[in-house]
Amino acid sequence: MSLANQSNDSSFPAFWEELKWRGLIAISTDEAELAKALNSGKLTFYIGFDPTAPSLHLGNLVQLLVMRRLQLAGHQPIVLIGGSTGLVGDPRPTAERQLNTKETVAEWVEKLSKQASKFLDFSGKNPAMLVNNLDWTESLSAIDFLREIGKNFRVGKMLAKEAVSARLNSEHGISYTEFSYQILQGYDFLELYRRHNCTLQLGGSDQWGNLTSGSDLIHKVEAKSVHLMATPLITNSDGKKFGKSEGNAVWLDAEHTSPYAFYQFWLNVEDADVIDRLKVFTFLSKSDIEALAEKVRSEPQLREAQRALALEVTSLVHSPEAAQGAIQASKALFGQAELSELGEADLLSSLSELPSVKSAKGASIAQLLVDTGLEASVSAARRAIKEGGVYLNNEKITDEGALFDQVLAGNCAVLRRGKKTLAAIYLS
RNA sequence: GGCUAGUUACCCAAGUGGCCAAAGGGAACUGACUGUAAAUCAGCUGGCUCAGCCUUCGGGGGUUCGAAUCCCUCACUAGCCA
Repeated sequence: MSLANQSNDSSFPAFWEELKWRGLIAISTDEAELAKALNSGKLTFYIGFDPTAPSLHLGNLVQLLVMRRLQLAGHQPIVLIGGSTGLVGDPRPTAERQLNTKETVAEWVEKLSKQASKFLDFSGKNPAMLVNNLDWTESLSAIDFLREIGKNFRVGKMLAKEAVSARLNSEHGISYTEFSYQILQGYDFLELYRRHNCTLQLGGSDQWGNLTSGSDLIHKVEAKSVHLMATPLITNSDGKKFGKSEGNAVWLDAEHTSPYAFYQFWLNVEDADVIDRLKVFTFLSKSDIEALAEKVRSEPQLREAQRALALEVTSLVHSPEAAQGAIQASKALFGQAELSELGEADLLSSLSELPSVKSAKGASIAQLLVDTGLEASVSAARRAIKEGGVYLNNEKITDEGALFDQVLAGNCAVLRRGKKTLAAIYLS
């Protein structure tokens, strides 16, 4: 799915209606005003991403796709990477963040910038822009910050923000550093308003307090009302947070979550959630999605909606080629075919999607489970074998001390933990 | 600055000198069933050269044959006082 092929659904009377239908608006400033602004003319808007990890994840993808939809509707996106806010830390409801070093944050800024840029068009009439808030905060002295910006913030209001009050009410408390975060984010919006006439900030609904911090500041300093819009936190039908696979975040970077694993993640979305996911994470039209919804009702076991979702999102985030690779690998590795009957070429291309390790015959299976990342420790690996959950080339391993002794065509082997966690071993 | 309470494994939380690698719950993982589902049931969850050994109960030091448990100290958190 290249940028050129993406479009909003023209069957909606107005762009705003599509956003609502896709469930992308959890909360916003005056809806009528915002709808009017989005349905007519061009406005400049931004979303901030803090470098808290070397890759963006699915939660960020929601934002990136909303950005892209707004761009397709003719608006101009600014991607803000939080080089300075990432140094301070957005207060989490649970506990204080561990500060990362400046070098690490700078490195992550680079990675996230590159990653986020893939989803937007940097050419044309309303090209995207990429900014780093370190550009306007780094040179700011503490005194200037307190005099020029801090003066506009009332502590009472800051304390009332949910992110802060939650922490004050917890036994962890909050540091002055994280308490100040909302001021920095508010200042970003003001700066972007001044530099680029940016009049809309988007974010996740958990960011609402930080979003309002910016609009309040602009209102105070510039006597101008700006817009805010927050996307809902995506949750599964069972109420759990969406975007975790085996307890780990699903990353957009292929190094952290392979295209195969990424595809599998989407393929495994529950029936109850799949239509909502299609609305949020794909550019499929309303009529296409409604047709898939009907399929979920009539023939849930075929999982056509899940297949469409997995194909679309994997193509979008990685590439159509990567998606096809993941589909092929899924077919080959999920039981339809006997592994031993697979041709060498099919087998090797399927395995290329999996985490892999080189090994010689005679290595212990338990150790290979660890080396491939299928298990966290040798103890855990032994446990998995004892529980009957480990397979080499689809044959159950029963002995905890079993050795690697059997390869398929192409001198490779398939190691499996449980039903669907796979890795490749290549004979060295 | 003072006083009081607290810091236990992924999370919550019990344990107050040996029976503690540490109850219970949640969550994850594995198995059966199934649609590579959901629900349900069962198992399982520090590490290792695994009938044994090693490291863990905020950090460091000490008492003791023996400490998650007692003492000192440092850090952090909460509440109260100044």
